[in-house]
Amino acid sequence: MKLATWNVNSLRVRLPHLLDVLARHAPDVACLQETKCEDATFPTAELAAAGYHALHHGQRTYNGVAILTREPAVEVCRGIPGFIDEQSRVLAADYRGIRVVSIYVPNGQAPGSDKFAYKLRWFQALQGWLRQELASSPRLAVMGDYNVAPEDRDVHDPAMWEGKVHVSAPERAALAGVMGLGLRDAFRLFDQPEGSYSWWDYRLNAFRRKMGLRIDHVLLSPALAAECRACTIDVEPRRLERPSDHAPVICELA
DNA sequence: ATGGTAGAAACTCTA
Repeated sequence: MKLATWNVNSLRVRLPHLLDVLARHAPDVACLQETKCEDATFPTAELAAAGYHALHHGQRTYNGVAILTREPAVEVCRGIPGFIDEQSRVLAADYRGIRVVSIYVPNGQAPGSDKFAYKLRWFQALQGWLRQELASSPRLAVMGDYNVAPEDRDVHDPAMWEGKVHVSAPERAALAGVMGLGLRDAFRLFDQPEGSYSWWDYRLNAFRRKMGLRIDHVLLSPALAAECRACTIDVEPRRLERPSDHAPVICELA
């Protein structure tokens, strides 16, 4: 079983890149973030032609999450139950005995801002919900754009980023709270190259200069972590013309 | 330069 997650930053624009990623990796499950489209304009037919069923929790202009699967998924849940949120950031479904969650954590803008407070509130709601999900679904994979770099080794220049959004102590504590439920960072189950990142700012030639952050994660429950065989970041799509600013994360289970 | 690029959409917001 192979899982993938990718913040595509507009599914319409990135569809050719996505089809290439699906063809090269052939994941059984692909979680997408920032589809930036409504259900009505979701490219259902193109993805079906590539061999994928799609679930979408979309909205106009911003946000939007999807789950692609080889066969239809069931027990679909849109949003965090009990948490009122106008922004489409969470989609969950059962597929082949795995509870799959595609998440797009709020960016947070800057510490001290209203958006930052929303990010921390959102994390609290996520943690409360995932505690319940773990209890009912021991085979749980929560994957997506967390907008938090867990450790300094996930940051190209920790001194420059200290206290900044994606790296600040409150955000790291919020992510640690989620991981404290027992979820493992699949990427860190294995030896990885130094300077492994999943996002590079479009500005200042950040990708070429290797100025990135690792903010996209596959978190696995203990049962799935025990079956995890590999987890890698595919930077190739970031090299293409008109790339997403994020790279896909690929995770292989036994 | 309180910067810079990209996407969606509308002439601004979000990231």
